Amino acid sequence: MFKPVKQNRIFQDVVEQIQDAIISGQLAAGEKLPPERELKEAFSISRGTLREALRVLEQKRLIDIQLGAGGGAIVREVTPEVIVDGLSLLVRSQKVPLEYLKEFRLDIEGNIARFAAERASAEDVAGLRDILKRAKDSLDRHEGWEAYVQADARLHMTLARITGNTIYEYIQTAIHENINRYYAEFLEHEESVLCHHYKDLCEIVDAVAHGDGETACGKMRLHLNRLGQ
Amino acid sequence: MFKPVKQNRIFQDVVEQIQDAIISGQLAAGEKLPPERELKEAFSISRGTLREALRVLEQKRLIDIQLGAGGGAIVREVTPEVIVDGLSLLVRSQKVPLEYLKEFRLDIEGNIARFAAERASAEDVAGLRDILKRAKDSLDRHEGWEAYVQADARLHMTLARITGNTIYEYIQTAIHENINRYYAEFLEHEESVLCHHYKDLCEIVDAVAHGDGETACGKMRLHLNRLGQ
DNA sequence: CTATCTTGAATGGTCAAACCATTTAAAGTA
DNA sequence: TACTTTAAATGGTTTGACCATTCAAGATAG
Repeated sequence: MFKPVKQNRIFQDVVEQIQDAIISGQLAAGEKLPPERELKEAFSISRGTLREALRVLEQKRLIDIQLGAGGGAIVREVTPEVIVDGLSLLVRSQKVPLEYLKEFRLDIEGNIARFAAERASAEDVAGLRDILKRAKDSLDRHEGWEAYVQADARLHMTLARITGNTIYEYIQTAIHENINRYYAEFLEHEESVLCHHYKDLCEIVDAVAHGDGETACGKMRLHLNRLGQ
Repeated sequence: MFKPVKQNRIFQDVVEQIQDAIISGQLAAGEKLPPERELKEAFSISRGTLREALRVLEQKRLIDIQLGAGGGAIVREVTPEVIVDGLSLLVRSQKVPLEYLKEFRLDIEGNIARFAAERASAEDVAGLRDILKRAKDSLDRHEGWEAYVQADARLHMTLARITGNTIYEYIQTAIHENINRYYAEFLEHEESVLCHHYKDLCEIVDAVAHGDGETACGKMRLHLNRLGQ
């Protein structure tokens, strides 16, 4: 029911004060905190303790530290990026079985495809087609799989952006960055496989172009499932 | 293409060394790091710098610090919890519009319901029914909405656990903890509303009991949509 | 007067040594 | 044996100093 209370640590209190100020908007993004030697006076603490607090805030991506004269702690924009770190850690430490990750990805990317289909503008579709064209070029010219994989990644990310929901965008980034560590070693890079892969992408984009969310979702899930051996 | 390189900061290097040791398994969960005064010698750095590194590792939930003799930094189990912080931050700072969060939740919980239906054992279903019973009791006895809301939360979390996929479990925790800040103020607590709400839950559990993933998913999405007015 | 160079001040990064607060375990005592 | 006392271990904090980087004002050269 209750969580054990950690003993009072001064730097923790400082972290909370500054964090609350940022979250509540009292400290706006871009604003600069006073230099350490002033802040330590304001809080009536030592510089070392203040710096421990700043390290935590920096790790939380709430502030950036700039060096030199006129430098100091600058309040960052709170972006959905903050969830990337955690997921990366989980995957890198292999505490999340590949199966879980694949399952989760299937869910996320399926819905991304659905929403993208429902919301894509004409320009969005044109952008997707452009990416497809580049992927096909790299296939036709036998430029190797690296160029193709890069185009593939761009397509997935673009779909996420089209949804307009940044949560999807950044969670997908985290998944992509990490799941590839598993796949990179096992993926077949034969041209026939890539061609099949490319056809999948074309079908997905077609569904998006037609605004057919259900089909886009289904095709995406099929596509991802095929990758998983 | 490339990210700007931060100037070398010693504590950053220490963080990476220890983190890599943990992720790679060289440092197992539960293991204790040497005391600060020894570690600082091992790294050939000052204690203050070492402590800044420890603060970062602690914030990342990679280590716990214990006070007193025999205390020190203890390697934590890397759990999916690490993603909770980021999401909480996003929501609390209102950088993620409620619409995005609701959309994301619909996706996540829908699939949770589906997987739960496909994977629930007899005991799991019995547990769900038990929670339902308690929810109904609190309704019948007019114990107020607080007891009911608690049972509701337990049901959702139990479904997530039944999926067996911890990513769902913890992401849902993060969403739940935060989305309720929005809802708590607006939710109708009239009995008629709660009764309707309860019937939804029953239908979902029924679908789970029948192993009907598609229905469970649909009912859950309908249920959540109804909440979001 | 302008452009470049020099210099010094501001500021974060690091180090060192000391003391405090908490916890554990050993030693002492009833 | 059981309780109390004490000392050591260890994280938490303070102070003061010095280094490294950056920026801007002033000096210098053209």
